[in-house]
Amino acid sequence: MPRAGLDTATVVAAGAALADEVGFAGLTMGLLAERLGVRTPSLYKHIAGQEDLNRRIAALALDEAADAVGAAIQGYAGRDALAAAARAFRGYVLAHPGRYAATIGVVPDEALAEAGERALGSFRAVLRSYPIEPENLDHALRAVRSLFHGFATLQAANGFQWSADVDQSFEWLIGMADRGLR
Amino acid sequence: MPRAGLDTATVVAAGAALADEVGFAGLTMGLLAERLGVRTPSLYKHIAGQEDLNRRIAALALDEAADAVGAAIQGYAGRDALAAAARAFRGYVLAHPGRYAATIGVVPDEALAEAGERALGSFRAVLRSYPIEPENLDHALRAVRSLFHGFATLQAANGFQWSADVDQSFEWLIGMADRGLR
DNA sequence: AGCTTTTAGCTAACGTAGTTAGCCAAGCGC
DNA sequence: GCGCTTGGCTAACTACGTTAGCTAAAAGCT
Repeated sequence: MPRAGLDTATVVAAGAALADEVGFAGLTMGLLAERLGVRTPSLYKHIAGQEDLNRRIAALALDEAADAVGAAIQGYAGRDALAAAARAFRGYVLAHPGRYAATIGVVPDEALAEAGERALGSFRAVLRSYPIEPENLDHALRAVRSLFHGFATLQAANGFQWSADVDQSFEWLIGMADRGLR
Repeated sequence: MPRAGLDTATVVAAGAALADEVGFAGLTMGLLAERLGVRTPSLYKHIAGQEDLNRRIAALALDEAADAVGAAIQGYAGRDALAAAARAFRGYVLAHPGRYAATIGVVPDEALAEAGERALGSFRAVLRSYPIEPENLDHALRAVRSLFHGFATLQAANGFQWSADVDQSFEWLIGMADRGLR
């Protein structure tokens, strides 16, 4: 029996990809093992269990989202930066719904908190170009995060029932946030 | 063997209460049956399965949240109405985190969509006292919903790591929304 | 009241998923 | 070549959701 040559990063990456395909709820140890050409118990040589896998996928998603947002805001300020960040974030979540779903409902962790902090850094940079008193920066950051997180998760869960165009709604939302931050 | 006298409403109510206690993820058929003094398969006489139970709990939560918000905004308009609605909604979610978690990630349903529409009605009433063009009302509604939903779920999931006071953040968020809606 | 029908509870059993224990060979360092 | 580490395996167990089929409690009818 030749070895598959797996390691933790490979397993986590495959898990994230599989979550995007079949939905986070459909991500199962057996399915992931099959995808990797291995039997289920072999996965435990690389991850501690499903909870551990979820946390690692969530950390990966936060890192990737932070990278996407950070790259998108380069060279912009004010409303342009806010819009770029918002679109990049939403784009990431829609492109990787399974991965991002892992960040919801997972019990926070040392490594996960660190990844979350990095993700917030990109948004903090955006807020610096708004006239916000320093003592309110954390409040503004939480508000912006809530807004984008809420929109992305609602859309990913098909939470918007009625007819109005979702892309238009998102652009309107960016305008609202811009006004609210001044 | 005397009968327990259950019906669908009782089972759903007990499920919702249990979800608030042990968390939505910890809500299990066996635990619910035990709580009701009955064996697990007996639950299937009243609900079609776990998915059905989840949807019914979600609908209950949306109905209750709609009632709470609707009652809170009576007699208010503008920023006062927005603040009252926001605080009532957040208060409900924090008091019933398990129930509310059932509304996330559940595949929408005829009855559930109806309950969601009712919940949105209360927020729509708030927005009517803002100067928003009719064609933008749905966009504003989605934005406000995203904002409050995002904040409530992030806090419920312990998503706010760092130090700033969460109540203060929420009040700041209300101010931001008020400015953004004008 | 007595008889019939419905139905809410039960036990038994099955499928699926996560996990652990323990074995064995692949591949590495000497 | 030799031994150690380790990544794969099979077997087995637990927990949970679900279905089938039985029985007795309640409800309805005459």
